[in-house]
Amino acid sequence: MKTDSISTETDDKKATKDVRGPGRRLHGAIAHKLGTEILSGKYQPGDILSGEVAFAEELKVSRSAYREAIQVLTAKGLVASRPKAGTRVMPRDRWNLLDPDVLGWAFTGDPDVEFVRSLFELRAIVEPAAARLAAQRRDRDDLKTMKAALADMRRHTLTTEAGRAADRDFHNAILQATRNDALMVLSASIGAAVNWTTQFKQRSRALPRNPMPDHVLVYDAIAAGDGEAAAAAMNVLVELALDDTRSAMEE
Amino acid sequence: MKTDSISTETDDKKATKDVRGPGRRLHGAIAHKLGTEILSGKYQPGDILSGEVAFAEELKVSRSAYREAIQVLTAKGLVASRPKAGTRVMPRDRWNLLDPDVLGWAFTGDPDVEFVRSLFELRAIVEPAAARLAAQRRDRDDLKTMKAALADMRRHTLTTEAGRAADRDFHNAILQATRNDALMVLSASIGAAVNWTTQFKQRSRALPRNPMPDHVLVYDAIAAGDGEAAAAAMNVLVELALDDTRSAMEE
DNA sequence: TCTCCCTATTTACTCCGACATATTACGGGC
DNA sequence: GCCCGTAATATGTCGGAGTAAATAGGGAGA
Repeated sequence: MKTDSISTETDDKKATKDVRGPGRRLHGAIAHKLGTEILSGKYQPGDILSGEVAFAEELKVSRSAYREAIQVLTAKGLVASRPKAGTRVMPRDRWNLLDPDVLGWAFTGDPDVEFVRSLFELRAIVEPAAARLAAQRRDRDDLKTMKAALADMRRHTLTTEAGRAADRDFHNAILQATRNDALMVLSASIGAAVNWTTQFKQRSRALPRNPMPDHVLVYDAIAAGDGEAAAAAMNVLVELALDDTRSAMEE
Repeated sequence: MKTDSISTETDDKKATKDVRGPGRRLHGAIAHKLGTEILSGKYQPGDILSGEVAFAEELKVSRSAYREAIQVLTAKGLVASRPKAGTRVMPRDRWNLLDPDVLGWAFTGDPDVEFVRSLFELRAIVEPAAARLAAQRRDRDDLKTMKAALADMRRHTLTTEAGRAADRDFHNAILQATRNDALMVLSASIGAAVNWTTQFKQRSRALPRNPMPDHVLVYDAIAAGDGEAAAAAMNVLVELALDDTRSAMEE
């Protein structure tokens, strides 16, 4: 994707390079910038983002764009603004940490090890339970989807993007089989964040071992309808992933 | 933690016919209106919210207000808009169902029984695990907070608002003791939604039984550091709540 | 003189409407 | 059937009027 050049060449005096990083829209880019700055701790809870006009001028954007960015952050619980008191950063426990965007912002730059630990812990709670439910409720179609994903995983290894996509498909199929919407969206969010971490795991070193047999174990248990076995096998899987990520992060 | 409640109510004494029902700001009210309409199924995924200007005119608000409302909905994954193609409602699996606002919108009007079930199921997975972790990691202060909440619960019964607040405090203290941020925010979201349901449980009928002994069991197990017992006791608690809500919803 | 309350000012967000721009879907021309 | 021009529509920008709220100042009572 090419980041197209600046739109307004009428005014060349802005030496500041264009803010639009990963966001496609202008306010999206601003929200991304401010969001990462808040998540990284540059702005602490209770801090004040002084001045709509001042900030808009500093970023060389119009007040409207800045305002819409603030709306996005407000919607995610990161900030709140009141007529006279300016825009304050909310305390951490009001943040919407499971929001995919917030999760993404939390993982740009330095990933807070403590938070990563809590995420994996949550995953270790949820995913085995999901596997247990899936074993009880899966139908033939679910199994077929899982099997296909498994085949894809075997064909492309986990070092390729296609292989990781197949891994995601496998887990998604399990979630689908739980017939639980809340579980699905939660695991999807966590999974996306975890995938973010696996990216620099893969960047730092090749995958140490082949996780395929463990995946097959999960599938077999689900196919057999054995909830406890499925939960146990999935537990092994997430512990494995945790080990890998932990060793990758300790460098 | 003294949850200072920011003024959520606006005096509607002015007889202006504007849309702001439960809303704080104008765009907040619009987001609320559109959000509930999407959640209730009035707008199906794939539907198009035709025309920025047309919509703004129909609602008797300016384009800015409508635009900012759309930003909020976009931030929560409910809609996405592209030039020329209008603003489309996203498929359900892109929705941010754990967002507190979205959760609230889902419970205005008719609560989808299937979704409520999935929420309680998730709660039945997460809360016992949280109790287990709390039993392993709690310190003296955590126990003191739980004990105080328990005392408050005994003083005011669960039929009063103060009593329900004490119940929330008790659960929050447990979450706090897990030392897991992700777990905390997740359970907080779910708890808020569940509390919404308990409101019409309480509205439809008085609470059938006194849940205090079960709460004490959870506390004792956590105080003793027995993770398994804590998980089991908490499991009893959520099953009880599920039964109550189920019977209340079947009327 | 000190304290408290009430009022006024200032400040910053909120909302508005119009203008300019860019991107995309649609349809006509080859 | 493919390509390209046009029209439609969302996006970004701007400045101003309106409004709510925090702070400062003044007046009254002790």
